[in-house]
Amino acid sequence: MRAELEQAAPEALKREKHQKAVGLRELPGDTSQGVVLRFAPNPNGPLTLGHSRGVAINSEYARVYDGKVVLRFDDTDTKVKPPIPDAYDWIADEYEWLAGNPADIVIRASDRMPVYLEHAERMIAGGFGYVCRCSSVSFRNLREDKQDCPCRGKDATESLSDWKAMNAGEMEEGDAVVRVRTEMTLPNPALRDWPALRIQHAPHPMVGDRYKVWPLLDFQSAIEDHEQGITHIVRGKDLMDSTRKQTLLYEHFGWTYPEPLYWGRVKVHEFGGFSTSGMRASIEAGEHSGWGDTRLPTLRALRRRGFRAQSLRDFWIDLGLTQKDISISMQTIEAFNAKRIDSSTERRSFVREPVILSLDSNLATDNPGSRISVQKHPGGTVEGFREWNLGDSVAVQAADAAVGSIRLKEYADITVSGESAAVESYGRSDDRPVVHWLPLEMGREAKLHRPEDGSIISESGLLEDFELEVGKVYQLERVGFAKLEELPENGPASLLWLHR
RNA sequence: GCUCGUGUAGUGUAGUUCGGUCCAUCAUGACGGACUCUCGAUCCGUCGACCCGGGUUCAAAUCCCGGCACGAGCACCA
Repeated sequence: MRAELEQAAPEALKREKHQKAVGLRELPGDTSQGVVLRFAPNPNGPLTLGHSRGVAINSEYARVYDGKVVLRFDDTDTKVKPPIPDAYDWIADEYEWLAGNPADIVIRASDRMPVYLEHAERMIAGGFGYVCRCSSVSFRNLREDKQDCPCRGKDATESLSDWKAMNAGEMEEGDAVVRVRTEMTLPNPALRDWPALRIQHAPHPMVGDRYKVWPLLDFQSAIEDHEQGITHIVRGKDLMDSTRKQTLLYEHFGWTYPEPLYWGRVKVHEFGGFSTSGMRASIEAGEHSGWGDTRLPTLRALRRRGFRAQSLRDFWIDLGLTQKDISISMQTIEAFNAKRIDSSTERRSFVREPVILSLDSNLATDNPGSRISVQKHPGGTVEGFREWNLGDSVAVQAADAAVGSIRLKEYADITVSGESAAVESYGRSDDRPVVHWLPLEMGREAKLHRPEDGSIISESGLLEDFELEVGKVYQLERVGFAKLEELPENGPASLLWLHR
């Protein structure tokens, strides 16, 4: 039997190991007519690491299917999570940075109010929505008991006149709400005559006090998804009931609901969750210096530290779409980034806690002269050399000097005694530890700022002063990756810690 | 309470649709080794998992039943 198989179909005998699937799984539903996705943040702050999943996944699907992404600002709340005017531009920029291209379409819910109000009126006139004047508590009790509220039985004309009063500003906040008519007996209490629009008199930062009635997310989003021809909605599974609510609304309008996909909640060990309002509060309380504070999980902070957009994309795409609630480590994201940048990142020497040693080279022969060349990257993946002018003094880290017998990388074997050191050999003579160092004249003062336990510690040292470029990430030998953020004429250069 | 969802190594993830190709994939991590004039990179190796209990079956991560755990929604927030 086996012999026969070997003859006929040798591949059938091979045990093939299962492979891990790469990339995102296929989108469900019909994708032949093109796909339209959307990313819909609230502009109440800049984008966080949490948002980056939405940008990465949606833009990647758009790339794979040659589709479009709508960037929609869900800014219909003026009280609880009010928009920050600057955040619209921040987010558009951050989207472009992360996705690698600008969003195909950008819209603001606050600019589209007439569309929502018109649909609300149609809904009320059609009898599948009504104005409810119950208080939120009393409605909550009725919903709990599966009982109709008194407003439910009103005819459309009465609701319509209430609707006009709401819009005219003749009702106070909390006096009325527009509900979508479902069934009060639905098993899922979340779906029973859910609220679609409410009164807000607080002025909107972008459109002022023109509107007195504003849609809630479930209604606004439902209408707009249909208006924009969204084919697939990728969102957190906390919004599963939104899908169910909106599907009921779509049935009233006779529309077809987009294909929904979900992801679970994500936490990062080092940061916890990603609450924009929480961060805003801590910034206002002075606990953080701003949205770009390197201790914050904002895209701005990550970008400032030197993370590549592609690394973040790699990470989220590798994670894929699962509904499991997960808690990941920054180490994993850092590994993706290190992989992306290592081969193209130049090396530099940064000596912390420097001690200055004067070199005595009387003993050694084969002195290489007054200059040495060190590769910009040890693997040669960055071409070129760092040229070091040598003098009589060198700087090494105190802890390294304390070892006594060390090798100055690429230069000389020395033995330290006090403030001087004897050069024993320029070639490598034994297996003594190799340390990073600097000729004194090649060093310029610098501070490396790194977050630790919620505060930022700054380590002073000497940074190799060779072709330094602000904004560039370097790998500090035996220290780790860091971005050069400032290079002032006077005073220490500023380095921001990236990762190992 | 009602409703919905999820449970695969330390952390994530593939496989679950159509049971056998799975002594369960890959990454990350830890540990060890090789190489390297970085504590980096590269290469090699080791460690480590199918939530629990029943059932069906020759065969269950996969199907069925029952538990348990965790998360979410039930906001006039998004």
